[in-house]
Amino acid sequence: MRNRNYALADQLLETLEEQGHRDTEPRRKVVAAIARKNRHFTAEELRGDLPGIGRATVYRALKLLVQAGALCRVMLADGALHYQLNDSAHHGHHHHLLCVHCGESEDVQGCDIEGQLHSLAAARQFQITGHWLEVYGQCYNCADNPAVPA
Amino acid sequence: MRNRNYALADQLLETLEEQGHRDTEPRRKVVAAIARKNRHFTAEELRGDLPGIGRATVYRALKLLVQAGALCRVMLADGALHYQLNDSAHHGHHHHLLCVHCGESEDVQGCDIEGQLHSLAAARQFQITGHWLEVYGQCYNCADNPAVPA
DNA sequence: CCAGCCATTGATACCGAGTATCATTAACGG
DNA sequence: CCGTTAATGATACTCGGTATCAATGGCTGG
Repeated sequence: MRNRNYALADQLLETLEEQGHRDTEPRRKVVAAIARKNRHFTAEELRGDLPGIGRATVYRALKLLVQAGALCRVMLADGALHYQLNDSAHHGHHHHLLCVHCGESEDVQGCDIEGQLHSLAAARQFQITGHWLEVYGQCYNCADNPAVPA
Repeated sequence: MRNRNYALADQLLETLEEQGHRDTEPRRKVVAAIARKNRHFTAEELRGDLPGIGRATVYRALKLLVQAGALCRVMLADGALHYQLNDSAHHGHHHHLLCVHCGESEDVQGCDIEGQLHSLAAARQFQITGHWLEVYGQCYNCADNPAVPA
């Protein structure tokens, strides 16, 4: 577990270095804190894990990681924006199945709704360049135990 | 035009009254300002149209109208959250084709992606209760004139 | 029609998320 | 090892929205 997290943190740092960003102490701490997260999180939550690190630094790191594709933004059902580590396999376009109950999220890879959207758009002569989709519901755990609060 | 807007404002007010909310002077002004909008708008834009009306009042009215289904929230490609009048015909579930160029939006009624999502979710024993979808691209106007700035 | 209840208002302060600025620090390449 | 330049962190600001609370004013029942 610890090893995996270290490896993940190093990987994140490496990703940043590949983009020409420097390897700095604060940055190491930020990616380490992110690597420790096993769920989506808010910027402020992360900041809470990093006393002594400047607010701007945390936000800057988040931005860089999102740009690099290592993190993605997740919109919860209540409109809150969270961040989530992208599986190395999921760096590309994907969506989330978000459990509104426990907050767990699952990635959905095979997104073939573009085709469907295109036929819709064609009638309106609208050229689709992208889309944003979040799916809400209950994961199989919470569907079994609907009484357990998040 | 003027008549239509007045009618629309009255309709919005009526919607609120149906939900048990009072018919107040500030509220009238807010719905009148909304009725005058022919595009999606931000809360602050709307507030700009309503000097003398308290900030909280504007936000409260927006919230009530969204709850009542008369307004919907639209997420632009840059992440900005806007509000948009729901056509009386579109009060239900629908999505938007958003032109990233001119900002125009078109409603999409026939959303049959649920079926597709369900088959995806079934494999994961995930029970879908809802989803959020925005589609970005260029409207037929802007596709013709890609050089014209928004 | 008036009193009173209670929703609503608006001022203010606060929050979360994020950006701008800028002097200081430190990474890293030559 | 030195200079360039990126990065830091403090601070202040923005934007969107909520909490609080005293004052106001719609509405209803008597």
